[in-house]
Amino acid sequence: MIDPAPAALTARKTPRQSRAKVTLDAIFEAAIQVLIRDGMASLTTTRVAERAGVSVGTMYQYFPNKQALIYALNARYLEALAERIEATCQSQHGAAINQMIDALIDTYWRAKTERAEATRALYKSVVEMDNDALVQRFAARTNEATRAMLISAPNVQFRSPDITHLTLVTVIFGAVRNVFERNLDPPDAEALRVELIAMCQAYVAAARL
Amino acid sequence: MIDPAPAALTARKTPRQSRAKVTLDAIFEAAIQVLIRDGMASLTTTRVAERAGVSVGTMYQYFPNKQALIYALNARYLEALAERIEATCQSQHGAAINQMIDALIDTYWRAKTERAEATRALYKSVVEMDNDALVQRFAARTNEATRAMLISAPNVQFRSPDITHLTLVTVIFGAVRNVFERNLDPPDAEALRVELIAMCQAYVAAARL
DNA sequence: GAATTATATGAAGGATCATTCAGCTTTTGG
DNA sequence: CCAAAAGCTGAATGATCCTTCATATAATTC
Repeated sequence: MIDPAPAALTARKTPRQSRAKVTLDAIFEAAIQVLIRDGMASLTTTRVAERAGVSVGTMYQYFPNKQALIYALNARYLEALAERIEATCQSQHGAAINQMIDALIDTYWRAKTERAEATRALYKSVVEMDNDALVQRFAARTNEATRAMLISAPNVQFRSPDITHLTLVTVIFGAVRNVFERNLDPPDAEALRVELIAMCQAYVAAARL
Repeated sequence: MIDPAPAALTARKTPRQSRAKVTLDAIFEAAIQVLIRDGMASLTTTRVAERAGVSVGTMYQYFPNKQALIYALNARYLEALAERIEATCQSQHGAAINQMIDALIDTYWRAKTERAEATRALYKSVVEMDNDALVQRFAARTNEATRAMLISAPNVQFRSPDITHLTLVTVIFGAVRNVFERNLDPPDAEALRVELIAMCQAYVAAARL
């Protein structure tokens, strides 16, 4: 079901010397900054290279084409995000269900807030690249983790655990993303975060056997 | 707060003869089909014109540039969507709160489902075009309508109506969009629709004074 | 310190595409 | 039926920008 990274999009070579690692990081960071400032439409290889302080040729040593750069950028981001979510799920294993919900929302929310602009810019670039596979892989990982967490809750039997889990995940991720895309002002956003937690908790209370 | 359509993106002229109306519709439909088939990245003016069965020049009679075409396409779609939501809100004015929620989710869900592929393709193109203004206008309209509906519910007093309203709208729209972007298979999607309604209803029950 | 390997350069090639415009056809109004 | 208006055409223009590669420099190895 879930495809690995297509050959056309994989890195050309991995850096062996430390200066090359620095270069690669600079390229990634430059790409993010260009995305934030100008958006995907005006992200050109030259502009990224310029901002990174290297020449275009250097970029092409590591990526076979522009798409591969964006792909790697998103893979990197989603990897980090998935790890954070997995960590939260593991740390909440066996906790009270209400606390799980609180922690999950908190983690996802925090991850989005920390570099809100970068997050928005990156999200747009995934959509534009049409890279469902990347997102699907991310979804599968987090699904696994959140599911394992939820069914470990003590003293809770759900009528249909899978559906309840799917609902929670879809609502939480969808709502949080919506908040950031609509760019609500901080007080509203904060109020909404609290309400979202309340809502999910009200839901699980009603979904119990 | 909310900007009107930028001059650079407004239509060049409106069709006077009926054959021109046909042409314009063909162009819009062609654009949608190209978006579905090839995505925004490979949507070229020539390709759209070809598919519409007209020449490029014709397109430029109605739109000053490619962006304006995509802009108009999205404006059209969001206009229709907003109208449907407003109609639902008006028809549910004064109804029981649980029924309102049901109706609102139903309307939005149905709108997304009817031409799911087109909806997805269009959504991607808005994101890509960076046209927040368009989306903001849509959000403002639906906000107005849903708010008016909710506060008309009899026998319901909320602790903080504005926050409850904001939460409901954000969660519903966010979750539904998430379902379609994740492309869940129909049985899961249908189960989720039912659960989402239950969740919102559980929430309003808990948010009452 | 010489040979090998890794990294970096950036001008030039070449492909793609948005956009124009001079001329043509169809419709309309009188 | 005819003049004016509306609509349509598509080759040509020009700009943008991805990608290559011949060459140069730096690091590593032995």
